[in-house]
Amino acid sequence: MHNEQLSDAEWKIMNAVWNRNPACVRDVLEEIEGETSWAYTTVKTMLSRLAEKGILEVEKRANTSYYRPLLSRKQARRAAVRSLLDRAFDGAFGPLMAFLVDDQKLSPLERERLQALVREELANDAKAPALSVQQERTE
Amino acid sequence: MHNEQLSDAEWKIMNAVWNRNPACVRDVLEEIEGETSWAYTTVKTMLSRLAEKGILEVEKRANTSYYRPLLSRKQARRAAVRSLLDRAFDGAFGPLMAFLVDDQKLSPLERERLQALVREELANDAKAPALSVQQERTE
DNA sequence: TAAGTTTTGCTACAGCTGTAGCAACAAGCC
DNA sequence: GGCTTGTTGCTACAGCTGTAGCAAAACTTA
Repeated sequence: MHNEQLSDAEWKIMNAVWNRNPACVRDVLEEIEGETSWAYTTVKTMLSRLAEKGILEVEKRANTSYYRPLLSRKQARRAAVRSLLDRAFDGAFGPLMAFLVDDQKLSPLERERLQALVREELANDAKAPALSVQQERTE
Repeated sequence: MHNEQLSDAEWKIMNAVWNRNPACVRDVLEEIEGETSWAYTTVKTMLSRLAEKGILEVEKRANTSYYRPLLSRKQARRAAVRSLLDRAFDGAFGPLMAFLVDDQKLSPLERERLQALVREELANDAKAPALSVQQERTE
């Protein structure tokens, strides 16, 4: 349904909207202040375009528009990961994992974290079947 | 040095060039045939632009240009992963791993593969120190 | 060496992206 | 009921992306 790939700037905006749900232009500006110094109108344009694309819905409360995600963070992440997989790793999961696991540029901390995480996951695994379906809101 | 983010089409081209190194337009066309049906000139334009950007170097042998990567597949992958991390996972490694490991949409096969892979990695780990530096060619 | 085949260099062009200005309108304050 | 301040809708515009055509140059082959 939502097959859109978010651009860099769109991710920034969407991250802000997911954090405050709903969000008006002012909210987004606050949320991303520090990371960027976009003009009010820039953010407004982005939000409108995202709404046009059907990624946000608009609700107007007394002259001010509030935007609400129609695409969950999880869905967006999934799409982004799939896209990375397809472009850069032959569409296969294994090579990505292999890359992540042995990329020398990961900090030792990251490696450790990964290992801990995976150890834990493997332990949990017996209890939590891989295929349970879970309903998902737009965060 | 090479901070370029490759676009979708650029990844297709680059994958072909990495596979045959060096590659001329004809080679790339062969390599990607099936995936796309780009015109000869389209591929030519892409290659030229990539060369302009300093991602490929050109060597001319009797009227035909051969392109050779100046950016390794590994470097490109690293950049792509970093970029995904930054856009979509707060720049942090943990959330990405967590996402990958428990995303319900992974096929059982992929989960299994991941688990096997990680098990193996963890086993190897004692022998292979995380910080060894390894020189890298442009594949 | 003329004709045919490839490759190149240049040009084009629509759509998307990042970035924002401006004028008009709404809402609250005094 | 104006003035001030925030918000909206429209417009703009340069640069990048995907896609390719075309003519000229280079190479091949008879």
